[in-house]
Amino acid sequence: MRISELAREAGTTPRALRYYEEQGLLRPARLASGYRHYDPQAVGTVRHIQLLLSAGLNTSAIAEILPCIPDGVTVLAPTCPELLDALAVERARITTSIDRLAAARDVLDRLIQAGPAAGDQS
DNA sequence: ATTCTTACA
DNA sequence: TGTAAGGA
Repeated sequence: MRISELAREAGTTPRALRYYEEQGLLRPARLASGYRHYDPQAVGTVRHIQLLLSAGLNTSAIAEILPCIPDGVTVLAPTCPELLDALAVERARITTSIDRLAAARDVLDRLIQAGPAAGDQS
């Protein structure tokens, strides 16, 4: 598929996809026309990239992790042992981030006069 | 119509 | 990241 189709299916923009490529996150093939060509598995890859980016990982960290994620798998099973250390660091940072968000939510809860900070998924 | 690269009021 | 320019 070409860039616009991948963008649509993965919920992003061609601009972002070119940026990911520039950062070494994607290696699309090139058509004779010069247009980028992505295989269907790229949809899953892009979703992983977005998930990781939203979690605060930088592109270089994602570039290391990505090749450790098997095709089309939703749940990550095997990880590259050499990266466990770096992954633990990212995990800790995410935990810190979650705590920060929870603190912000508490402030809002008190402002909204809402009670339990635990039962609000609706 | 689409995509490509480069660049920035 | 958006967007414009200038080509293919």
